[in-house]
Amino acid sequence: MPELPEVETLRRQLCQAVLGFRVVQSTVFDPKLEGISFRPGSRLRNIERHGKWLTMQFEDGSAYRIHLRMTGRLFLCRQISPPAHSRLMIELARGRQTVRLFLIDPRRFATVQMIGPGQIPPGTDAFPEICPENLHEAAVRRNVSVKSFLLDQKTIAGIGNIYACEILHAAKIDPLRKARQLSRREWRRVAECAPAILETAIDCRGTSVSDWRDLHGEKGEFQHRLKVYRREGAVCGRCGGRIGRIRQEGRSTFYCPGCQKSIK
DNA sequence: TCCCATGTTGCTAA
DNA sequence: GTTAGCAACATGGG
Repeated sequence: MPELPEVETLRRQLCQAVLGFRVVQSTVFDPKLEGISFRPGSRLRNIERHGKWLTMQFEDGSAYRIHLRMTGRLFLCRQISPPAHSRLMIELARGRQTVRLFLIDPRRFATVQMIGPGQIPPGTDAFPEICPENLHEAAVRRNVSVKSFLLDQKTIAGIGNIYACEILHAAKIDPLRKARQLSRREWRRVAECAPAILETAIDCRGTSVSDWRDLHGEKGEFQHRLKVYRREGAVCGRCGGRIGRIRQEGRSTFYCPGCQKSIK
């Protein structure tokens, strides 16, 4: 479940910890990642994020794009022995300091690819701001629910199931509404609520509802601030109604039928 | 034991 | 072109 706030947390922590470090060696444990190798001696120049994608750029021009999908994690430590479900290890050093970056991923959906310069995935990043006019314009041609629309990375990149539910609740929008039916005013509410929620979640180092951990193995804190996600049956803090749960396109949606209605 | 659900995305087929 | 459904995989719960 790493979504934008979780990936941004990793980006910031990696910048803090290993920018300027050089690759000592790398080891692939999972045959699915066969062929991925990091050139020894290359220096980590920059780490960027676009949506849920993380890109590590080295001074020799090489760049690697990582997507954690469902259960992927990055774990930075000194230990040599790979933790359970390790798929890749990069040993990095600066001076006498040596650290190891593990890609851990029980379900093995995460992807790592070498990319050339300027290859940016589609979609406008949802952080730090969203243009409401762009949302409205992109939505008018879409016959999908607003929930599905927010999850579609080709329009707005970075929002997953947890934050889509939270954003729609904050913006008081019924997740069942069609994206094309939202007014400009409603899109403005989405464009205001989304970056605020994402920023708070980043400050909390993400949402640890199940197995999310940050770069150093610590839980995030945003799970304590969720208003609807996984709160089925609880009382809505805004209207006193009951949080409900429905299925949309095969995925759970949590929302408050009391205050997420079609009324503008 | 079996069946179902779980955060994501990309491919296939309607 | 758009959209629904499923596969990729492992784990935990009923």
